[in-house]
Amino acid sequence: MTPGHQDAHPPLGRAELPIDTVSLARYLIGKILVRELPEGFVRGRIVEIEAYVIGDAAGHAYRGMTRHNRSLFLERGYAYVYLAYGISYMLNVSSETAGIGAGVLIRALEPLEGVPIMKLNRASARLRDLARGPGRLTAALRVDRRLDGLDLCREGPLWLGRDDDEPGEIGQSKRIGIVRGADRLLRFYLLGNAFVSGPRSLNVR
DNA sequence: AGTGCGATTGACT
DNA sequence: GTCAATCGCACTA
Repeated sequence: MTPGHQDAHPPLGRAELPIDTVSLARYLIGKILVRELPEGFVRGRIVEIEAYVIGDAAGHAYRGMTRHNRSLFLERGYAYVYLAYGISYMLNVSSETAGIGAGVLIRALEPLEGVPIMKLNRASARLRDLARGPGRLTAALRVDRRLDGLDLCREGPLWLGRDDDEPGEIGQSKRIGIVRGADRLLRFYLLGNAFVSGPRSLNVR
């Protein structure tokens, strides 16, 4: 909680990020998402991620690059933020080499630091629900389109932080809330973690 | 210029 | 379990 505490979770180096989308999704489970706000730092452990792979009909890059989705075509480790249903912002990480459109969607965090700030950002919420869901976590961390295109591999308003602890066993399931490509097992989550979203039936081995 | 529709959430029966 | 809110974008014309 002291200033500088975020140095316990320095940014992941781009070189250590797997270049393949599915590998990156698995790699980011257990890593730390760090947000710097005027009031202080907010940190959470990534406990759930979905992969939107090359040529994926469910992915926003499927129909080619536009002004809206161009961040997906950056080399791995950049933020792609968009508004879903006119209500919730979704935070993705670009996941392939430059020019190839693919990404991973961060779907849930286990709050580690800055819980009071997160509660203020989300009108009334129990700890378990603060960042359990892709739209909830962006609200809790005050992430919106202004952060689109941000390099998440360096310190700044938002970055991916290192954590050397073993994350635990990773479960795999279908992705949530999509129609095309719905049968593919491209959702990854920490087994048994209470901060994972989705129905219980999806979260068992 | 108009239309349809989501990688969701929170409120409610 | 159901359902409305809300809006930027892709697509059609």
